[in-house]
Amino acid sequence: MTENPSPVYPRRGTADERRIPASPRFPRIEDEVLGYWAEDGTFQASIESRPAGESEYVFYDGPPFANGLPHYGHLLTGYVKDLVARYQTQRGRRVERRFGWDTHGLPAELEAMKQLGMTDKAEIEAMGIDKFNDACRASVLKYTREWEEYVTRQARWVDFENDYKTLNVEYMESVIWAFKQLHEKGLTYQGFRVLPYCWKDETPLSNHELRMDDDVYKDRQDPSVTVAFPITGGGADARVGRELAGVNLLAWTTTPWTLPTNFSVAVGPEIEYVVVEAPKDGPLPGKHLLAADLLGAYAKDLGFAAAEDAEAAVVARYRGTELAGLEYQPLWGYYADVSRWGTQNAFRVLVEDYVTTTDGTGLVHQASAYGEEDQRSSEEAGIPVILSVDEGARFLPMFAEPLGDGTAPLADIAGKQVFEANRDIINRLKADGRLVREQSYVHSYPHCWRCRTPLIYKAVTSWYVAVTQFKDRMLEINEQINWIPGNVKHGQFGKWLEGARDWSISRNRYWGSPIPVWVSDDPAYPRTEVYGSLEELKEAFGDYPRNADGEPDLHRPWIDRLTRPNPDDPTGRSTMRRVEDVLDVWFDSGSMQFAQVHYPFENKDWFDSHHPADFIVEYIGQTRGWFYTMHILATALFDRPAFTNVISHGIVLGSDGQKMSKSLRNYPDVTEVLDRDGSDAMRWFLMASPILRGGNLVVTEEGIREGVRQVLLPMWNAWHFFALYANTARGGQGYQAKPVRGQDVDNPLDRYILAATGDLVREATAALDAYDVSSACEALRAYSETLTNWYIRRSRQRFYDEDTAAYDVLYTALETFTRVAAPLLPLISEEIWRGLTGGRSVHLADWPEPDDYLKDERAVELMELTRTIASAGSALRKQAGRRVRLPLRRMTAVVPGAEALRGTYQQIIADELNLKEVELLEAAGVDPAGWGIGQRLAVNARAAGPRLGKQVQQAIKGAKTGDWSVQDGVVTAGGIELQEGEYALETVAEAAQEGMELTVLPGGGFLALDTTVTPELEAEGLARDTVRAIQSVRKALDLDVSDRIEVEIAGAPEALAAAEAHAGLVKTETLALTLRPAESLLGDDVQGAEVGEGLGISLRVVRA
RNA sequence: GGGCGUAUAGCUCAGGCGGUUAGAGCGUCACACUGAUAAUGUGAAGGUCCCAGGUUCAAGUCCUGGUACGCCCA
Repeated sequence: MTENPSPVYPRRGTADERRIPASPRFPRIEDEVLGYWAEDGTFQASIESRPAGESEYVFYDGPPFANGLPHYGHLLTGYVKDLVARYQTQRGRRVERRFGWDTHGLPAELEAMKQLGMTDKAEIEAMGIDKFNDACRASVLKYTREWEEYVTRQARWVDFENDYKTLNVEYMESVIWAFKQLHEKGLTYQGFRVLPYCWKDETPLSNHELRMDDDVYKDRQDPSVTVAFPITGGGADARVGRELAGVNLLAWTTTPWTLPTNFSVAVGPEIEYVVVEAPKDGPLPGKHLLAADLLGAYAKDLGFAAAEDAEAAVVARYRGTELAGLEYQPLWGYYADVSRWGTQNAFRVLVEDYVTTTDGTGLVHQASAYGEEDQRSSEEAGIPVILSVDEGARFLPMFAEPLGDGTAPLADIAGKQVFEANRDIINRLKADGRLVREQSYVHSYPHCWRCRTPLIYKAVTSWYVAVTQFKDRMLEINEQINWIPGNVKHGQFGKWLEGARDWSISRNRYWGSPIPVWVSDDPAYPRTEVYGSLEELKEAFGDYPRNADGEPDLHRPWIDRLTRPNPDDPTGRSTMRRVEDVLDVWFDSGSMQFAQVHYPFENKDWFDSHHPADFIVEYIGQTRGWFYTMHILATALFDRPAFTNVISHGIVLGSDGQKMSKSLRNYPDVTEVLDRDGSDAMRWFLMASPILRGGNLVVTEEGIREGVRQVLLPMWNAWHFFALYANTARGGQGYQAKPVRGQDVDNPLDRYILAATGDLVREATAALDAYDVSSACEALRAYSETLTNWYIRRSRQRFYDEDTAAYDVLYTALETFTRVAAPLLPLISEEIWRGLTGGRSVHLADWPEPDDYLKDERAVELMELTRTIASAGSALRKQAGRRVRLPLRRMTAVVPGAEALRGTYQQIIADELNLKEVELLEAAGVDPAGWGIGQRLAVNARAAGPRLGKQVQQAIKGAKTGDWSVQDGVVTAGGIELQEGEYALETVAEAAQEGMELTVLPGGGFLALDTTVTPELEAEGLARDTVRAIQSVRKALDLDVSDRIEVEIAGAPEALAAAEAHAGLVKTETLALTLRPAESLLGDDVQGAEVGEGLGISLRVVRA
């Protein structure tokens, strides 16, 4: 081998021109490939080289939110997005990739408030909405540069130039268009929604604000009360109403302050309730109704001495469903005026699934304005939402006003904050004889994350999309979507759709797309207007909404400034004003499918033929987020899905299996990993993992290194090996390899690897077409193993011998491998592919066609059998305690179709196992018993069980203990005759002859290894040990592979004799010009070694 | 508090319709092999299949109850 000053390979390279390092630094190579792409414009070329139109592959970017730095979750989805797009491009599709920025919403506002040092909405109003929104805009675009760097470094190709931002006026125009469409279809309405509410800041909070800090939830002590409601009659079943008239419903609550607005009592449908007659001399004489399970807990309160006494006093039993519609006497008369309050359906028993018997009485007091369940169930029952407190959670003045009978039972609470009013209300209950029990109750209770005030739940007005109206259609359309993993379709997503509720889309905030609804400011002259475009606004208000720079802008406060006289008001005094709310940011995200192309104002034709998207990906939690809102809007607006294929992946966890946490530092730093192992290593680690099949993934450095070891290094080493020999061929001239199809190839190893290459293409294509990324990775991993640890290892000699057929085959294998690996290892594949072919980019190359490769199942099968025999033979050597360097006389392989292994396969086995002879015998012609191969009976319990019943256990026992026989073809085990199919006879190695080791092969047949060691074999073994010892010394001396040496050897006489007897072998193997025995060797340059069974030798090796 | 999900080797996870010796990868240990390779090969150790009942000839698998953890919603 001679160094070639101008080698053939790499033909093109980005890293370190003209040299292929044996130990590559992948991150450095990656950097250079990234630089090459930037310079070459490869990404643009990969899009432009594919035709537009029908063959476009439509991909939507997810909803990343840019006011934070990217993390592992983004990294993961980014890799999936990129690899699918690269794959489809190689398959000939044109894949436009626009980056999307989600910019609106509460997170942006909170970040801006933090930066401005604000804690509540009053401060925002004081500052001015325009200035506040400027701050929001700056905060959401703060990290765009970091994002770009991050995305570029992960080798993700995406268009930042032609991106979309939800804050652009075009985008927002499409959003209000969508709202108007929904409105015209009758799918929007205004209603109440119960939200956590901070009465100090006088603002509702979103549920997500409850998770703002860990200490939002704190234990709090509240009074819990049980109240008696006398039944007056009614009932879905009038008989029950009559029976129960006069009986007290005992209802429980932890919020006594909501009792003035008690409008219903809920019972659980399956819960058993009892009527119990309390002792006449007790605190609460009369009959009471409560859940049977909880009677004991109330026995004392009702005047019983013990639970058993209460049990004995039960006079009737009912199931919850029987109690539906029972009417009861309200606590106080404040809301008794039906014409004023609309309470004609109130003060009755409702049946609700959510009621349990873990606390209280099994009957729950409901106030429609102060609980989500309460509000929903009241709405279904036709009970209105009525607020009893003002913005500061103080009771309204009306409580001080006398009722029809001239009394004002709750006069004390008027103007009092709700928690302070609890005491007054409880005292009143006691005075009225309605209080059954009072108890303090410690529970985890949410507090305002800003001011630490305990929150209340309170109804606020909100706009809704009437999802329940078209829920069934959403379910039908879901059938057209291919979910990965498949169980999400009817599982998490399908179930979520089935339980879909109306979607609350308004937020009483500042930074978002506006709700394009204008209403009259005088209820006496009601009017509502909805606008769906800038032109409509201009027509109605005379101009576009314009910001400080005079640009059309749909943000607050500019849009709020559009007002006009109410045309329905003859007095001309009322004004049309926009409702203050902005849209939930999820409405923006769900609109990206059309808003990113400013549909329908632009790109109408394009959209009509390129929606739904072919593919999207996000984490599984988006079944309630992006996946859901996209699906709602696509169904409502277009009556079709928004996407046809979707991967919903699992969660990325820290190295300790917990959620990733910055403070715990329980995950490897992304930048560190990218700098040390590289992006391809990270990509491989994430893509090969179960996370894309819905599982969770623990991120560890070892896991990432594992990917480097499993594919990146083998791939690189194969390339390095190929180039090494191709460059030194023909006396240093080099050899340029050419692709082969393989039909005319006859070397079995060549046929094997070419056929395996075709199989790789087939498997990877099938996997990626099914979006089964981890299977594609597995196929690549298995192939790289075969290529390096079998094909190349077994073909080494042919490369030494300059067999150019082998060069061509390895070239073909590697070139194909890099094309298949390109989506999964885009950087390193690029470097190798360009080095091999001299082409512009592997990402511009077409995906390989499986039919271009040799198809030879027989060659694969025979080689697999060869590998099986080699590996079983290896185990035999271990069993016999015969090291591999010690040659053995013979191994006999008894297999079906043995003849086909003759020749190369036989040679490979002999070589692998260091055998003088491999004897092949046809299994059909050999009596296994003669070789000590016996049989074992296995009962097929599944087949025999149903027929034999209990006896099958006896037969199994017989088979296990050897109590079985075969006579005239009839198998009997444990005295039970078994029928055909109820048993299987398996071969098992039993008694090997002396000097023989036996093993049964997994696919049938067996091996017999002759373990006899003759002096000749022993000597050769020692000689080979000596070779190994000399090679170690060469390595230790850091000699070049082609350096010639001179060797002196001393030590055990048997070892010296063996070395001498096999001097030829020793010298050729070690490139030794001389091999001189010596009496003894001394000096610093002498190395000791051990050969055979503990024989010592000394060696002196010098360069010749 | 409600809904959904999970629980199998040290770790991550497979285990059709129930079938009798519960598997894989990684990790650990031993041995072998190695001049493209940061490797590789062979083997071993490692299990209360979360717990308690039940159904069945037979339960990791089905049923009931419980426990722990996760996600979503309150």
